Amino acid sequence: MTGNPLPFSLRQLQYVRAIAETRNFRQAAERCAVAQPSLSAQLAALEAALGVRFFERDRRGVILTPAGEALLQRVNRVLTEASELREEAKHFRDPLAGPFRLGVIPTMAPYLLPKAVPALREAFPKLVPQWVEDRTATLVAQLQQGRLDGALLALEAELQDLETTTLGRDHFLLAVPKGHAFAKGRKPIRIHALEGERMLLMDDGHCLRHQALAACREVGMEELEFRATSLPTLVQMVASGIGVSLLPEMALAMEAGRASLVLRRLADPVPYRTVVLAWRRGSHAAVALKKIAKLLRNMRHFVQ
Amino acid sequence: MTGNPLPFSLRQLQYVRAIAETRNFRQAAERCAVAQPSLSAQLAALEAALGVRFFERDRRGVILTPAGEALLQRVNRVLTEASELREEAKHFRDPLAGPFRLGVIPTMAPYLLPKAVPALREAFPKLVPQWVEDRTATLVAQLQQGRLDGALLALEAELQDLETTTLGRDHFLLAVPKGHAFAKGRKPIRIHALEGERMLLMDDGHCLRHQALAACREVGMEELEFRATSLPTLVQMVASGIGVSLLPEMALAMEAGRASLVLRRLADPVPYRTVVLAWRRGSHAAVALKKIAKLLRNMRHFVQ
DNA sequence: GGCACTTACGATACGCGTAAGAATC
DNA sequence: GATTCTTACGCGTATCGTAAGTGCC
Repeated sequence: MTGNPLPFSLRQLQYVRAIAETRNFRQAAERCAVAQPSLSAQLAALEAALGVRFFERDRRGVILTPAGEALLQRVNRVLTEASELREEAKHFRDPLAGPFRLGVIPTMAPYLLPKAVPALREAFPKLVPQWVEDRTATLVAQLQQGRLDGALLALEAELQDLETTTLGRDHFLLAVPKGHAFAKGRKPIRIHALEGERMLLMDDGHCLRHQALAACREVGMEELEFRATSLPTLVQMVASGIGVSLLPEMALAMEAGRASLVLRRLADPVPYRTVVLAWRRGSHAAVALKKIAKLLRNMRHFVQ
Repeated sequence: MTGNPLPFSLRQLQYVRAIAETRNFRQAAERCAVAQPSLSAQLAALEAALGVRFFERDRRGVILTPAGEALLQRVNRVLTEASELREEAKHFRDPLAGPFRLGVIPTMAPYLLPKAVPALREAFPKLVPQWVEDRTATLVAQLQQGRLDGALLALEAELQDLETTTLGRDHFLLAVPKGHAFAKGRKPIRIHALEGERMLLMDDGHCLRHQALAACREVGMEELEFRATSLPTLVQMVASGIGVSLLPEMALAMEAGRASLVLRRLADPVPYRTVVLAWRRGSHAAVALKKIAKLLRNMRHFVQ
């Protein structure tokens, strides 16, 4: 607001508090670990600066003036706030402590978070992750603006000049409804075999959409009008027999249980997305994020 | 409490606030009226002291870290409290402003305060008098302890080494019930004429008791068992015909109206009490008290 | 080259401690 | 004389400003 320097120091306020509590300059000086004349001088300076006398000094001892009594309340409040500032700062010294804003794309969130959140809580109990689920472009923008500390993304997206560390590869599986031609058999299926299939894809803006399209770019397929905004919905559509789709492997554990859904492995070259943890170049959070990445890699949601 | 010096200064906190608000070191430095490198240095020192980075500095500009965002709240609270301390101190710079603890003895309070309180409010509107009514000895002790700034007393009491300024003399009148032998006539009555009268006095500890006794010390009188704890009560007793009493003149205006009471002047040497304003020697309040005394003298409650 | 922040460095000022002084008991 | 606060004075360091450096547009 004003920018004008305040006419007193925190040290001076500490002296006032010590004198008020001990009612004795010598003891107050001892408590503050300064020579008693230094304390006297600082009190004099403070009283001169404020134009107010805090104490009466006479033979009977040290007496608070009415002004001193009233201002002492304020002095204590300043010192209390300052002390709490110092204490709160301690909590932030540990990079793996305090609030930590993490983004995650919708095609990973439902599969990673159920395991990642408890794991993080156990490994870094002082960390308070605040998860934000949004599309890649939004997360990248928020990282750049400093509104996120890190984000779980798929590398194939445009990550501008973010720094990243790779968590692993997430292979794509073919998801078909029960009764579909591909629903029988165990051998990996070649991408080109999908020629002519009706493909279900994520909505625009979801990187998984582009990755799936890229994986099939040489295959002539029909894209259905429906575009899913969440992967579980997409899976549901496949199970309903509306079409087929590519599903990331990390979804397997959760989605494979559906009665009317069949998941088939794809033949080499198996398409995949690279899961990374990304952050703004030079972010203070880099240290913490690398440790978080290490933890997430050990969870083995995907191929290293 | 701790006495340990805080690892940062108010100035540094101001810099943080300025940077946070301007998001620009140069503008922040300008607002704080320092060279920009000085501000950089102080921020670096603060961040080192707290072990916490407040801002990310990069080409895109200045971004608050999560720690910085959280701690900024505290920073602002410290600065707000400090600023209010400075402002409140201003109110105490004027000796005739702020709370002012004033004692008054019970035999003056009901007669002086009804006029003195409004007069003080008008003359010194910023003064906030806090009146305490108690006996002389209690008030003197409280003055010595610094729990009172001044007190209205009668000089004839033992005022130890208090400083005083005289407000005036308060002559004693003779109060008798209607129908009493002295109730008729206009000439001043000689003290010795009271020989044999039944005298009503204040309770022990009230200086007026001792003053009345002193005035009559050569006169043989009967003291009644009843001892009043307030002057209006004493007057009421006199009016009831129980006995006679000496009444200070300042009570005249209020008490003379009673139908069954007659007040007679006393002959020379008229006994009196000296009304003073007293304060602890060397009290910061002396200046203000002298001005208050001047005001009270001008109210002409008593002979100068 | 211009802008923004950091680094380097010398000057000043502030807070400190020691020592002596003043007042009180 | 002991205790307590104030005054005097010299010292070290923190803070400041100027100027040069670095990185980015």
